Amino acid sequence: MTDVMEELLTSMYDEDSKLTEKQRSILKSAIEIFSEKGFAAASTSEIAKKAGVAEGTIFRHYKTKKELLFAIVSPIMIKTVVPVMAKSFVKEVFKKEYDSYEKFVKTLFVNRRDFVRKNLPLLKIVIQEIAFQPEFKAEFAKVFKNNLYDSFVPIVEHFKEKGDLKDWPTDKIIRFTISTIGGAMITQVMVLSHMEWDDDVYADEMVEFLMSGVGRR
Amino acid sequence: MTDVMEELLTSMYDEDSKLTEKQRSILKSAIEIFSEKGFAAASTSEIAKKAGVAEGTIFRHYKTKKELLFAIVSPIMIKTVVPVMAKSFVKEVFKKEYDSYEKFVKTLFVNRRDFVRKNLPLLKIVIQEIAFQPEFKAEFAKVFKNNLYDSFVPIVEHFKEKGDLKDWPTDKIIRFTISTIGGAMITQVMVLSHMEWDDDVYADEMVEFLMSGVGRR
DNA sequence: TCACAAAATGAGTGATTACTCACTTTACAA
DNA sequence: TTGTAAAGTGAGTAATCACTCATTTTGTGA
Repeated sequence: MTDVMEELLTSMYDEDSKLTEKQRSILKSAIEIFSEKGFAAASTSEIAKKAGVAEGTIFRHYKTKKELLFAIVSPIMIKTVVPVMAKSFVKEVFKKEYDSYEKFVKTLFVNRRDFVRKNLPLLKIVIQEIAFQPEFKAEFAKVFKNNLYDSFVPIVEHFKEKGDLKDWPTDKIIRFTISTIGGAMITQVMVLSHMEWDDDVYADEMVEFLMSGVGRR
Repeated sequence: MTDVMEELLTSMYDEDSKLTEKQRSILKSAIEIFSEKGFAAASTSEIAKKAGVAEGTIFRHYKTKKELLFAIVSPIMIKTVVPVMAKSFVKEVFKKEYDSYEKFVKTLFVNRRDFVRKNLPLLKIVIQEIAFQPEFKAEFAKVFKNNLYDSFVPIVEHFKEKGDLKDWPTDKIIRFTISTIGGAMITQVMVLSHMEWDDDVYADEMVEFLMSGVGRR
């Protein structure tokens, strides 16, 4: 059980009155099977069997199989993007005068990399279904814009004024930053997961590379 | 009909005696439907209907639905990676003394970006199924290593000796190069496809960013 | 302890699935 | 023209699909 999965299940607990053990079990099994076989290839009977409930129980709580998918996916996208850029973290960046763009990027990278590692099954479902469910693609674009991109803007501008960054258009700097972080994340989590690798050295190399591109000398 | 699709159909024509019109039609329809709905959600009856053939005709040529998928996907991965790094292009790089790593990267980027744009449906099938078909993942890793990564090594070392590149480990330079090209490609093809964008300026910005990271002054 | 609503059940539903096969049509060499 | 192998057909099949519903079990407040 990943930490977001736990969060997901408890947050549902808060919102929709209480979740029974069987309901939690259904969500947990659905996440595993959707992740392993994909949404379309997963059958409700298999989910019910794995969850130890009758198939009818699933449809008591979710009118359709698709509704079950939505119940799982919807909360995830926000939880993937929001936490790091949220109040506490961003405020940190501005408060401490000695903070640098380097430190911001490294913290962001390390934090999200660990998150991705812990929640691969959930993220796999989201990424897969974004390709086929137009609603997901739209929601993803919205979350990305409102919670990631827009949070980036004041930070980049802060460090531009401070003289840490080149006098490039803000969106250009954000593009290269996100792209470099993303590339490093994919490389480290997906491609090189089997290799022995010094996580910290890798993160530092990435930041160094990025800064020589967007940083000021 | 994309160019690779055409290639795919004609190459099959060469290899397995001749393909009839109906057989070509089956492959074409299968590519479209697999790409739109995903392999698992695509039904053979729908493919047959779209192709204008009886469902039995599909199973005369492909024992199973999965075999149809393999017939489509297998040739694509190589065709995506090999052509650019192939003999003619790589030799070009070494022949001309005035060539630079910048020019190599830009040519590679522009060439593959246009390829990706033209063949999005085919690539979508491959990317989706790599997540669920272990054979595809293994084949992809092999093609990537043998045809992309290994071709990169002598090129990077050539420009390192020439003094164009930093004296970093070759694999580190390759990692940043592929990651930067990949990030730019995803950004331009997927994310910003709807925006007005000067392709050439975008490519130059990417190369400039990359070179300030891996280049020597 | 009782009443009652919510939760859970599992046999049953029609639709759809991948795939088969006996049969017909087509292409082409002799 | 004819023989024949390959190509194509479409009705048929068993299995599985998502989903329903009458019934039973469970949790809880009075």
